[in-house]
Amino acid sequence: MAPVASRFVIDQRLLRTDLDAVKASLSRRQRPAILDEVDHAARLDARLLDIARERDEIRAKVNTISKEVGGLRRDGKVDEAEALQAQSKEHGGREKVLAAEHDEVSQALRDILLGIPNLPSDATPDGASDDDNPVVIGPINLLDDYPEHQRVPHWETADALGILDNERATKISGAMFTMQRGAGATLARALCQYGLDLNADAHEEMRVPSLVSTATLTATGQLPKFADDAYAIERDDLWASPTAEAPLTSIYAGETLDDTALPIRLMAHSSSYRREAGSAGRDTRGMLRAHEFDKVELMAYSTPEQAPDLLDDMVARSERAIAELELPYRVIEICTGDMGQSHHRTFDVEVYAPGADAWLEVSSVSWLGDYQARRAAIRLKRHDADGKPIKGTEFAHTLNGSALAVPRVWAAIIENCRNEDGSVTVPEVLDPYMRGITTIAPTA
RNA sequence: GGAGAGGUGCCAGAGCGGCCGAAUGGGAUGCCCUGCUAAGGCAUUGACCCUCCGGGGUCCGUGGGUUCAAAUCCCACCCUCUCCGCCA
Repeated sequence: MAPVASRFVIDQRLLRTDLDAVKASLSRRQRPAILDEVDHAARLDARLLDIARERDEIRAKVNTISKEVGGLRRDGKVDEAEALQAQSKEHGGREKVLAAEHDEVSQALRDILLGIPNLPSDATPDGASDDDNPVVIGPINLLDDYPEHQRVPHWETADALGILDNERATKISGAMFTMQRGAGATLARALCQYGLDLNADAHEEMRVPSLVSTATLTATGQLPKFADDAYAIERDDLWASPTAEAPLTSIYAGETLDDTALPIRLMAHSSSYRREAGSAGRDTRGMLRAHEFDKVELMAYSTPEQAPDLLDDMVARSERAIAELELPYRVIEICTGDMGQSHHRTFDVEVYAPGADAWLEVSSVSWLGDYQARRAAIRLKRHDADGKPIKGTEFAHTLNGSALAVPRVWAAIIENCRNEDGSVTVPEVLDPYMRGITTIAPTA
């Protein structure tokens, strides 16, 4: 199947029919520069329409004339045909100029539209930064006071237990790569299996490619704006996927989905690759931030009507993964000023790490509206009550979220489950995956 | 990586530079006929954009070119299949 060029971003028609509403909605993201871009886009869009109208008129003339020429030639009326041909050629010249202009303007418009973020949901709380993100669930399992033996950073504990060897990971690949060994590696793998098993009741397991095309990363919104955050393999025009969200969302790119088949719910365990440009030197110790990490991602394609319930369900699933590990956590909702470019509404699950004394983001669950579906050209075909297809299509909605991001949960377990003697008790729900290891103690 | 074949509508599959948005068959849907599930007849059956709602434009893998006119000719690229090579 040919790669699908992304053609749509936010609904271009809204720029014409309801520009003020678009600007009112986007102003809630509290970044004034966006509004200027919207205005610019609206101007270009209006110009584009004018050009297209004129170009189409000329094309209509050329089409008509060409048909006449064909008829005349068949009848052997060569002179008349040639006169018409000359006329058509003139039109052709003007058409070419207009077509070039159209291409130029539409490219410019596309470039701007690709950078304009999604409209926030009406339900998304207003706010300027992460300080304004309200806590909507919890804190749960949080102790009033943490004993000394839990106030140890996970990298110190892991080092003592011999389950983390970042020094050698650095030797192999460079700074900010991690390597778990022994029971640490087993624990990391166990978390993946646990995350998958927990959601297998509703989500189909996929094993997706780790290297993805430019079109794929553009569809989910990583490109063109955040190219510096991803690893590029230029020789082959591929990118190391920064999240399984990208390949999962492009599975149905360019396809039209029946509403009767929705929702489609998928999940994938994958490695994720991030350059962390701009974060060099931050969280360099332990497992909090790395260029490569594993996670289990949930993803859903839905109708607009199904999306809100699916969002709730996916947040509940992310929450449950942490709750059953008996880790302290809370769920926050992301406010308009802090929400990612593609997102319509977002919830984060955060786990408390007593050693680092910090809330760590371990999951982010988002409803994307039709933002990604437009970019990826994922259409929705509706059917009436009798099951007959309704003429025309619209765009599907997409949702995604991490069911379980390994490194930070791993770190939270090492810190929260540390015993006085320095060993770590593995949460019970991981028993089926730990090959009999219930406690991680020093091997020496 | 090398050699060959091919990419057309929901599927299969034809297509001479103009009468091709596209034959034909299948499928699906509707109606008719037939006293039952068989057979038959007729009709409908893609999407996108613009619209002064009359209509106009675009799409035959993708991008470019030639031409008054391109599914059809030329160039590049992508993808699929078969064989060989190489491998996990």
